[in-house]
Amino acid sequence: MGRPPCCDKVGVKKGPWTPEEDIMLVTYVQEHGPGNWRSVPTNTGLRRCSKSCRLRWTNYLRPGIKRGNFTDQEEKMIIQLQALLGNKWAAIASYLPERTDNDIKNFWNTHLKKKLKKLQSGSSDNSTISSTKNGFSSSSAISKGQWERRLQTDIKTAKQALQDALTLDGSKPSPVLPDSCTSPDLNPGKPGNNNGLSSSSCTTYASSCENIARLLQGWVKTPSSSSVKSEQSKSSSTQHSFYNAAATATTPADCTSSDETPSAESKTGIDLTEAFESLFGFQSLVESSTSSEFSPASGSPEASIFQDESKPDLVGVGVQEHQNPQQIPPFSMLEKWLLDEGAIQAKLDLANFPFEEESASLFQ
DNA sequence: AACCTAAGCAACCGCCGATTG
DNA sequence: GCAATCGGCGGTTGCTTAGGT
Repeated sequence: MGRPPCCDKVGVKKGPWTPEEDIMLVTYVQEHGPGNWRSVPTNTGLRRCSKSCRLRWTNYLRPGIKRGNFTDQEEKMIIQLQALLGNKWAAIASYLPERTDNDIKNFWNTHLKKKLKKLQSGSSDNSTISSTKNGFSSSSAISKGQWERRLQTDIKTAKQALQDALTLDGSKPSPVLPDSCTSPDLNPGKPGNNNGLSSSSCTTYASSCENIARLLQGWVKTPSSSSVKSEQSKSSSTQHSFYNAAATATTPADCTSSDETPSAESKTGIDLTEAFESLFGFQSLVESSTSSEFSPASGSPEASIFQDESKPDLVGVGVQEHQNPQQIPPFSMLEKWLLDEGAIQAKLDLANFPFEEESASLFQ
């Protein structure tokens, strides 16, 4: 026989999450770490499916998530990557550490698709986004070639590095991980890897409370509407309010708690972040959330944890598992190049050139 | 002010590969 | 080895809000 069911489908709550549920979930994850989702509903008392819990954590509560408007750079990166990878949102999201695949998918479906359509139907000449697989020309073989060659080289290097790393590692789950704030769960999808996970003393999840605080910020902000609505409607307005609040931040720096906390305080009269800080006993909140640049590999251990947690793979390009912090992820070479701010302009230039679908074959 | 429509987002659904008993 | 479940992913739906008439 197989494993027992994670949760009975009867009595499972659906619909928008309430702040109370969020708090329960964050508290649980803070104590036990992400993963082993099937035990979450039973251990927390949440009447949610394990899948729902995972999704909620991954898409909203996980620290380091940036919400709101996509920057031009992000937009172009998405366009590039979508042209290369297709609708592999998880893979694309791995290059945008602060964005979730769901967010990127929504953004693509609601904004970029339309934008591309418009541009294609309008002027297909000098558009900066004419590089999708739907609208390429053959005028820029050089740049495309450069792009492909570079990708190929990076992928080869990454694969080699991965092999080396695995050889050195002895293909054993790393028991030598630093005790705190070093990814305890590099493979979150595998419950077995979470065994022995002891992150309760780690402040890794600290910025979860920041996320919750932001959620509550919107929630507190809209008491009048919520008071007359059902719980679900209330929660829904919460999420939208939260989004609207966060949408004002268009750069990573804008998403830092140092920027948002005062805002929350000024609007609600309550320092919610502080409240959560005391609630969970979190520390170093500001530091934990200000490292939200495009540099997951070089960021804080926390950043790497949460990147690994939800963006574990890049279509087999060579994401490592069980590495220690000194062993830079092999695929970060490719990633670094893609995310290297110094090269952003060059990449944006590349975005102006068409790609052919064959590029996608590089990843297969 | 009321109604209608479109846009945007959060969450769910279903499938697939991996894992476990 | 088999069957059942888990976790992850992409597609889709449904609800809320904003904008227009």
